Amino acid sequence: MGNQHKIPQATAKRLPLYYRFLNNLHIQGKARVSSKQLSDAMKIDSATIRRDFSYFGALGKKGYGYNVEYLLGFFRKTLDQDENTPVILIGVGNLGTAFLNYNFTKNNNTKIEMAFDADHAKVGEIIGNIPVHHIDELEEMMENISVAILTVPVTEAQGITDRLVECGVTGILNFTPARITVPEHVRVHHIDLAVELQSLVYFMKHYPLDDEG
Amino acid sequence: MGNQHKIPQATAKRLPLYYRFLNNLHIQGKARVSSKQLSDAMKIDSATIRRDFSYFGALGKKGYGYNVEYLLGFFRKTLDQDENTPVILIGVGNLGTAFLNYNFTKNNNTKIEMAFDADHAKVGEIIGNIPVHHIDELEEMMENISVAILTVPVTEAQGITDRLVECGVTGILNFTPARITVPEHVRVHHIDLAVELQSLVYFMKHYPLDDEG
DNA sequence: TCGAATTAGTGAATAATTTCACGACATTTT
DNA sequence: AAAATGTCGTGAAATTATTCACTAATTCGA
Repeated sequence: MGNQHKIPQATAKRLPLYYRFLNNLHIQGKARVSSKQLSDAMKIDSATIRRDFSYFGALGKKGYGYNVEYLLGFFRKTLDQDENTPVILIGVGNLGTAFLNYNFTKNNNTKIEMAFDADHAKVGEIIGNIPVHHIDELEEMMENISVAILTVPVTEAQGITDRLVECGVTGILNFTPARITVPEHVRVHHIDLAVELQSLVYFMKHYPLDDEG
Repeated sequence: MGNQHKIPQATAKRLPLYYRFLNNLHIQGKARVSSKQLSDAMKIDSATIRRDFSYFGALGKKGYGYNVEYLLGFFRKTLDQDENTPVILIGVGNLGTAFLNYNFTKNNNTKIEMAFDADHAKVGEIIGNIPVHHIDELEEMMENISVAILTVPVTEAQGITDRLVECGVTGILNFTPARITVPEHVRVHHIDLAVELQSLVYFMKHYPLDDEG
């Protein structure tokens, strides 16, 4: 719910990762796991993992480790895995299509409800079970959806963003290179594929071997 | 080139972003820019920007700001924009195709030279000017390429990784959810689309309005 | 049952990053 | 030419994040 706050942001960013790992362990039938094992598998320092978990209380048992099922159940609640968050996607290009085909609902509390595109040829298609509407219908189709994935050409980014905000969207996962401008109450996370690639190359050249970025 | 080190990693991660912004300003014909203007456009605190730039020396002028052309030229050298880094891509699904169609060579020092896939139907195609080969030919085709983009199904991730490392790859941009294991000298950057979406939703729920993540 | 081994939780130290706030200098205005 | 304004560069403070290293609890093996 609101903010039981004071979980560090760095920790919050790792939670979905922890969740998925625990889920995998559970599927594999593992009953217990230690911070050391998690550390090896996820490449995160074991002290960091223990510290992260400790923000939620004493979840493990000394000399034993963590009970996978218990921990998983705990994270499920913490991450609100029980209620599904509806999401829309704007821009059904290759990247958008990748998202539509990706079955998020498995292991995930999000579900892409519908997609929009400006290309009439795409309208009416159903991709990964998700219908594609024309962008002109955005305002009339949208109801109570607060999260949007933005995979449109960079030139359209700000314009579409303004319309999304107008429709009540308060969270945007932005894959365009544009640093979009939004009101205070709207959260934007940027993922810039070109920057990521360039960043990797820079790190390879200037930070020879060892630590993980 | 090795390490003129001591540029903080956080700064290094922002460099490609700075570069692209300056490039845009240059294209728009702007001659000067202040840290305040950059701050507004990129949503990064102006003091952080000045601090970042200062690691490279005194690049600006008091009371004036920064000369766009000079700064751009400086970053071009710093980011080795002049030499092109060849890259290969493994896995020509929707996400992989998005990369192939993305024209990285524009504004970028990287170029995807070839792609590989296990599906014979895709072999021989040319997507975004990049030829698709069969994954079996990986070892014989690869020569002197040190960077790979991994957009394969999660089940293939570790196996392909091992082969890439064997071929001399030292940097991998991993889009699979697998936390792949590599030797010490290989750098891996993970981008996990499901985690990013889930993370956005978590932040929306637990960190009400204001700061950017 | 006992001793050795394991492992969580955490105070304290360290490291990394961001932000404040101000002096110095350049530009612009009058 | 002087005053007002703008803006960088940076020491210092604040904040955030990671890691060390130890204690106490538990498990495991014989």
